[in-house]
Amino acid sequence: MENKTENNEAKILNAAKNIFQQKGMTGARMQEIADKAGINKALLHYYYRSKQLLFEAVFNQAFKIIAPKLGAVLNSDLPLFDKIKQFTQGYISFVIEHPYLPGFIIHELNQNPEFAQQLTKKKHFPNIQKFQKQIEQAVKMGEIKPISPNQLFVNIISLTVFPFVGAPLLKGMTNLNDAAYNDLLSSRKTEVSDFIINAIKQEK
Amino acid sequence: MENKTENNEAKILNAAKNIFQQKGMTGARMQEIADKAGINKALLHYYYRSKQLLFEAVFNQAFKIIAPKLGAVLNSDLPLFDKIKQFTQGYISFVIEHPYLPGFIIHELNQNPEFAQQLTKKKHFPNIQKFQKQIEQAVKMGEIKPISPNQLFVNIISLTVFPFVGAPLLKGMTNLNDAAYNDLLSSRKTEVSDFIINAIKQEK
DNA sequence: GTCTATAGCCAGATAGAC
DNA sequence: GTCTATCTGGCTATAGAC
Repeated sequence: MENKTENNEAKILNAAKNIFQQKGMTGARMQEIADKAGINKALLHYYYRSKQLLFEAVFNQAFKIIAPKLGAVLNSDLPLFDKIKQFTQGYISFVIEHPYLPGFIIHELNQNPEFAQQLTKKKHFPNIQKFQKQIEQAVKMGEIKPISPNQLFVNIISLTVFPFVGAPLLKGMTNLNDAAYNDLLSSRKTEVSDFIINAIKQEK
Repeated sequence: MENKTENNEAKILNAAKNIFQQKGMTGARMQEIADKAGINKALLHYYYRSKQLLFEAVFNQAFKIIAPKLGAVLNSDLPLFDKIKQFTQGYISFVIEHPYLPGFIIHELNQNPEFAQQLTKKKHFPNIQKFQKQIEQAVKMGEIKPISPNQLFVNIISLTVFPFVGAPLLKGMTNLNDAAYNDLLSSRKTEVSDFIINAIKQEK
């Protein structure tokens, strides 16, 4: 029966993840989550006490999945260009599997900016100092064109994440259907790093 | 008294714009909009009938403001590099004045994908065919490195828009305070186009 | 642990006086 | 046109049986 309990907790968290990520905290309904989990509302409250707490469980889990993935590559010992390649490829592949994740996190952080502050202090929050130093060094060595580490970092994240967050808009403007847009996203696994490296590499 | 009426309609729309853009359709409260407009709830319904209709008025107005701005530059007769410069500079300047606008539109489009479909057909929806042709041409002429027009377009929009949409996250990761982050955004008026042009220009 | 039934609240919408 | 008061429905949360 403990197995059953764990099953329910997992089923709820999974259903909640789906609904919250698609509709956001304010748009989600406990009834809908219960339906998706195949149980009733009372049980939701039995396991997670309140909508707010269930939401936080989902959000923290989402952040715990996505944040270390950011940090790991950036803090590795790879040369700069390899690091950029590995990061963009890995991240785009990952988000193709979890397309709602970035939009969800961004939207909820925009709703509760003070919530964002707290995250910064968590242990799994990505630290990019090493990456910033590496960029500075590469500029000094004349390996890449002069650029502020923060600007380059923002560019990398923007090129990687935005095509998912802004998918409906971009789909409309490029006039691509779903399949064609997914192809475009998939191509970006290599195209994004090519684009970035072309932008910064020092011509000989 | 007609003046008074128009004043109220405008005051409501303005208050609604603020609340909806910050909290989204599902997070917004009619009471809060009424308070911000300095009137009572009943009057909201008198002028706009329902929350849904008020929301649509706000959304359509937002889209009508932002969409032609996208299209105008892209359909001009400027040379490619000038066009990219003017577009990024103009857009970043504009969004600095309306920082919630892109996130609002993107989030609501993600909620109602069928809503996105309809937008495509509206007359003020930005048409990028001319821009796509121009990119193809520049590739053929050897003016820029080979790149798919859609990929380049997505890159331009990503670099321009995402730093606003993902501000809380990026602020946290770069460890910048509000003022410093705003400086970073402001610098992007010129930095983004430099970055893009470096990425695509053909080395001689 | 799991359910049904319901309490209690809150938000959108309307009635009706002025 | 503008207000106060109120209806109505829906949603979170809990009580209580099993």
